[in-house]
Amino acid sequence: MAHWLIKSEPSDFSYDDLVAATREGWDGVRNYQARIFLRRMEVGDQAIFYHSMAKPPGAAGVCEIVKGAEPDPTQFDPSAKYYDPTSDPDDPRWVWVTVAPVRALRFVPLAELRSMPELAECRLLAKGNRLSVLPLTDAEFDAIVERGL
DNA sequence: GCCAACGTTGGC
DNA sequence: GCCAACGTTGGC
Repeated sequence: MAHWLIKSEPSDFSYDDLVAATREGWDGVRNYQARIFLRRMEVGDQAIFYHSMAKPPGAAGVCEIVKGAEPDPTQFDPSAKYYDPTSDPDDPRWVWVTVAPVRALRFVPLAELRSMPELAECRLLAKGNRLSVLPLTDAEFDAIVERGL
C-alpha cells in the first residue's frame, strides 16, 4: 500500500468538509507531475490531507483512496474553476481520484513538520515545492500520523 | 501584500 | 530548441 500527501486550501475544501461529504472526487489537479501520482494511486492507499494557504498550513487528517483515477469531470464544465477548454472529451487530459476520510489528526502545523527529522527528505518541505499531490515513504507517513494522534 | 520558485506559453 | 515573459503556488 502506497502513501501520499494531498493539499487542499481549507477555505475551499477542508478535512472537515471531507468528513461531512463522506467521500469526494479530488478535482482540480492541473499539473502533469501531480497527474502521474494520481494515476499511480490505488484503492486502499492512504494519504495525509494537508491544508495549504491556511493560517497556519499543516496536516489535518488521514484519508483513503476509495476509487482510482478516472477523468475529472470539472475539466469539461465551463462554469468550473478549473475548466480546461483544450481538453478533448475523447481523450481527457486530467484525472481525479475519489477519497474518503479515515481519521482526523491533531492539527500538525508546517513549523512542526519541519522540526521532524523523519521528514528531512520529504518533498513537501523542499524549498520551492509546489506540488499539490506527492508521494510519502511509509516512514514519513507513519511519522506524521503518530505526531497527530 | 510581498517574494521566491516553478510551470507554461509563445516568439524566434 | 531556446529563453524571456507571464501566471500560479504557497509561505510569510
